[in-house]
Amino acid sequence: MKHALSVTREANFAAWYQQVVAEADMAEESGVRGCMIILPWGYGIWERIQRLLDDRIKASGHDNCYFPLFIPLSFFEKEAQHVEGFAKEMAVVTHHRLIEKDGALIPDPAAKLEEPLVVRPTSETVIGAAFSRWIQSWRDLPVMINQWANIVRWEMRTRIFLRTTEFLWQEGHTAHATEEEARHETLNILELYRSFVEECLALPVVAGEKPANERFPGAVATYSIEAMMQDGKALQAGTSHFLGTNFAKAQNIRYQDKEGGQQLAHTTSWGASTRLIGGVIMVHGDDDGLRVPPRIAPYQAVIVPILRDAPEDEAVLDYSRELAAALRGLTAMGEPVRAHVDLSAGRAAGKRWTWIKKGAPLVVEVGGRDVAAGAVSVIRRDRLYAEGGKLDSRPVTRDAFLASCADELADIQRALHTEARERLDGNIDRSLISREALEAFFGASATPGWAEVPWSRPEGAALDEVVEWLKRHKLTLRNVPLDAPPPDGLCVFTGEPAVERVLVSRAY
RNA sequence: CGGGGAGUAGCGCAGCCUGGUAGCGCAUCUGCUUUGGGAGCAGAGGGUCGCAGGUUCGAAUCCUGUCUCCCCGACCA
Repeated sequence: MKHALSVTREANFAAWYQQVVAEADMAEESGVRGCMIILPWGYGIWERIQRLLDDRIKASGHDNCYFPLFIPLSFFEKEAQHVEGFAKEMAVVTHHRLIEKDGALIPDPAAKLEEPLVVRPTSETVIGAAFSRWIQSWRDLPVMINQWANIVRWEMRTRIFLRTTEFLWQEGHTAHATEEEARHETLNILELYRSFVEECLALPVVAGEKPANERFPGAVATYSIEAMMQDGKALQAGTSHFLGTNFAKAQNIRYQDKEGGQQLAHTTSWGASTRLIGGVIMVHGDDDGLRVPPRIAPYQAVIVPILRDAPEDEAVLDYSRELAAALRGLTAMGEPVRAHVDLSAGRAAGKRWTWIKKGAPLVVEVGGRDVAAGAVSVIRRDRLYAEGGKLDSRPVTRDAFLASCADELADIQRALHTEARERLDGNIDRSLISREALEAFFGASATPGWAEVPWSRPEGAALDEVVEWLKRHKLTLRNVPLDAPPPDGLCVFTGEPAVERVLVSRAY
């Protein structure tokens, strides 16, 4: 069977990923280290993610706002662990003017900033400073806000969508009167992320708490959702942090309670980024390119008119436009169907493969024969090939297609999720009981999947030793699944009685 | 940030070792023939060889520096 891409997942997963990004017109390099140009198809997917996630964030009681891109350097000095975590990767603005010298532009020494400004690597500090002013009384709580923003982290090694110097995300920040309420918020958001990526991105994930070594700098507890890529590696797809009173202490976020006493607020923060797009590619992509889940597809049905430079072309175009209008009048998964007629120059066969590689859920071909017969030819992206390896372009009457389209889109959404869910469930081994068994498991194949093992929740030096050992084997602790069965026996790493179970895997 | 590889037309590459007027395929443009599984033929256009220095009569080619990308580490959403 001939596929649209020249590299298969099996042959070279990393090269395949990059080819999908390029061939599906998702993004391209910009010439600036680690920074990408997100192209219309990739950005359209991000806009769908934004809209669906934003609706849920708002529905759960949060309001959007916007904080500055620049954060005074001194803001980071207030929380020791936080600055330690981010110091190595911060972009810093030190001047506000350039002058010409020897034909080159250089920062004007006379225009040096009094205090350097950091390009935000995350906004806890600047939002905390605002919280400190906003929050005076128990009546001011809770504060629950979110912002959509760009972030800069000067990572050593970048990978398009997965780890870029600049990325787009939403970051939620809340402050609460009690620890209990803040912990509830942290877990509510974790569940919001879990249901969002499962329902909208069709990404099955495991939600759980991060071990201490993987905590966000300054957090008391960090939770994540972890998705399994087709090469068996884990991708952290969203995080939710309970910050306790760490940031409240550092930034003086206090309120007067009903009894007149001064109390520290309990804060949370949580984020999900354009990395999700990388996850969609690596979970749903195949050897013909991307497969976009219908709920986040910029176009769900793309109509490709088959034109022959003949007078009857006009009838094909009219038929196509009318079909698109009819599709837009339908409702699929609670929203109007997003239909598009590809009127670009080019041959039908080329357009067909363009949309297959981009992963449009339905590609609808309309030619003169279809117009005459009142029919269309439908390609479902999740089932490209029929028995025998032929492209499955299914002729169906126009009316039957309109009648089934909404259900079909929902079915594609479901099918992609089911396929990914089966892969995740089928590739978590829960039987390993020793370090040797772990070594054997992860050494056995190129795509071993994950292991869920008994865990005694070591801390300090004992945890460091485990992390060191894992690092030598290119392994990481992902999270302690919230819904894992109770542990039995001894911790695989420490030999002490297990108190919970932890996921171990290779990771992005 | 360390080790390795790479940067030549929109894309993919050859040329470099051994310095002497820039090549190939795809794509693009024009024409004709085609047209429901990525069309064929003919012709044409398009590149200060990543950037900056240096060596030389002469540099894509040799030397130095630098930027960007890919792979492997260390770092991380």
